[in-house]
Amino acid sequence: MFDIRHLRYFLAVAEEGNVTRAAEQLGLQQPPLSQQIKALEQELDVQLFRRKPRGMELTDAGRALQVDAKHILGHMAKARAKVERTARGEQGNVVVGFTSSAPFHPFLPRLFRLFGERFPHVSLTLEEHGTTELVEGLRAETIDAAFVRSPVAESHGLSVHAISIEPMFVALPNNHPLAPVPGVDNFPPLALEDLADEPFILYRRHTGPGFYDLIIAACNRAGFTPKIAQEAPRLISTLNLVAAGLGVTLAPESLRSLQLEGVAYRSLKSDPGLTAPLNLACRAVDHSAAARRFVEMARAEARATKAAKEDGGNNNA
Amino acid sequence: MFDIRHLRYFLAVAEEGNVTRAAEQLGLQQPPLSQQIKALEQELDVQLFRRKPRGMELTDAGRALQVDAKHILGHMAKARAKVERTARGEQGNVVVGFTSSAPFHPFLPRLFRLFGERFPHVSLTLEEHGTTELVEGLRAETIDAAFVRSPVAESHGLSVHAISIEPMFVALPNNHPLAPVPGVDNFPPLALEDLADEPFILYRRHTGPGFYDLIIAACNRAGFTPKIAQEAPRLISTLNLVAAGLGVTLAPESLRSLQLEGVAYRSLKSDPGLTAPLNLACRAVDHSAAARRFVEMARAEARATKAAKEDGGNNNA
DNA sequence: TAAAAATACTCCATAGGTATTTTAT
DNA sequence: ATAAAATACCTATGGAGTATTTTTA
Repeated sequence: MFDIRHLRYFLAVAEEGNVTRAAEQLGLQQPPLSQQIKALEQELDVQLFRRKPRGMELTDAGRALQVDAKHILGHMAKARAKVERTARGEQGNVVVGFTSSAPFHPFLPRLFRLFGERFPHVSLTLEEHGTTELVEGLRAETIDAAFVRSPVAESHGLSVHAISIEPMFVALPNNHPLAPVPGVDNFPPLALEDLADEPFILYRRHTGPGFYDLIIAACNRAGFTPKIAQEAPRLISTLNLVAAGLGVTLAPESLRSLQLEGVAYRSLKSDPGLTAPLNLACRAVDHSAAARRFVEMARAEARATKAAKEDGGNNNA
Repeated sequence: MFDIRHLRYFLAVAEEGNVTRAAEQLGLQQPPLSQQIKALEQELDVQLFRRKPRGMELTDAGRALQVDAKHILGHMAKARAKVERTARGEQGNVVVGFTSSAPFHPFLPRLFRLFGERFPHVSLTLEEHGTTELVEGLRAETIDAAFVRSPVAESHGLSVHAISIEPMFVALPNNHPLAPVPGVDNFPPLALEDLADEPFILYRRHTGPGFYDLIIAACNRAGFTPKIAQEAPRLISTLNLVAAGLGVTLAPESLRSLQLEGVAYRSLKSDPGLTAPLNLACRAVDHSAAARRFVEMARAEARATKAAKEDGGNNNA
């Protein structure tokens, strides 16, 4: 009843112009092939071939079908290949979410480039959101993987992979007494308690509590409760507010690459509790194969980066 | 083995999200449908659905297939419709040949317009050639139907249909003694013997002997052998040569609509042997359905035209 | 006469039906 | 407990094989 087999048989006969040879080519006998051709003609109620004593000749209707038959068979093959690629995670789309600060970390652009090279049939959709929305998006399956700063709880079907851990630095207004003097190097790292009396500008807690709480906790350990001058909706915005002289803030190392007018940077005395993690969160189950590929590659690349860094350290030592 | 039935079943389940309802919709029972879906998944070696306690949910691979499956099924339906239209002569291409003088006959543009309206899926390919090439083209099946002037022999598998019979007129150089004086009406028809001493310009015999021989024969009947000044490769060219003052010629009525600079027209005394037929030739067998439609319509339209003319004559009388 | 397609029949693989069990909430 | 899918088994349609006849240049 007009299925793919009919089209395959029809095409073979059309191209050979001869049922016997076509049957041979298809690996069957002449009579069943003749029958199938006849059945197809009856099904369509159309004469597809003119029977000549030395073979079969396409009618106009047959020629019309020949074109479409080729396309349809080609389309079937393509569809099949696409399904198989999709199942292997080599085709599809991955929605990658991230918080505002993540894309400044060199890991992200590198990973996006590598992934695009390795999986050219997979498109990446990039979306910036607050951590809270990212987690909701993961749950709602509108996002496949999300780069977040705070250590998202692994509960509720999410799994979290550590990508990188960065030290933090202090951002001060240019004209602040603690700011390094331009041209003079070698300012020693600040201790957190030096900032006890400064107004703090922090990333808004409800957009992503992890980062906020991390800083508060560190300050508490240093013996003071920071005075919150302002909360900002994006991590970069905190730097803008610093530039405006409204206070000081702490930010992950990779944001130092932003050379903002009016902002001075100083390192912090290292504190193992005060570091900015970069994590990749995803659903523990239910992810598409392409998303799985993405997370796999991210983890592998994170491991490779870490190994290279440690190796580099060893070589220097 | 990945045929159309699989795709139809797959789509039904994908859209219903439920094997039982999909089976109902397809007019079969649930178990065989479950089996076919499973067989498809095994054939492709891909998981297409996630089995949930309240139905089936597409995987990413399934979603990828869904898109293609729709296209393929649509393409199948279209192919089927196209084949059927082609067989009915409602789709395809008809190569229509004609000699240089034919398109000046109002029948041709009218027929082309009507045919285009009635058979919008049939394209017409128009080709101008000499009668000899047209007949060769019909034989070689590079042309499906040809408008010719001369009465082509019906032999050799060609059939010929009379479309119209036109009177002939005389074309003279402007300054010729027999030319009608501008502004003065009512010049009587010329007799052919009045042209006995004039140099004749004729359509080249080897391009289409019928027309040439027709004129020679008429002259002979009128008691003279025409002096051939020149032969021209197209019927219009003969008028151009008349304009250049090289001689006189005879042409079918419909060419009078060309108002050529330097050419004067006079009617001829009616001579039943000296008329310009317009014929449509085609292969007696082996024509495509679309070509058959074209010839049918041409004949019907010719009959209608003739009837209208005779009817008009009766009304006037 | 000969090459190719059509016909007649036989067989079996498999699509589809019925009855039942398994699964996951 | 329930809705839905999976499994087991049976039936029969029709695709494919073998042997033979028909067709037409």
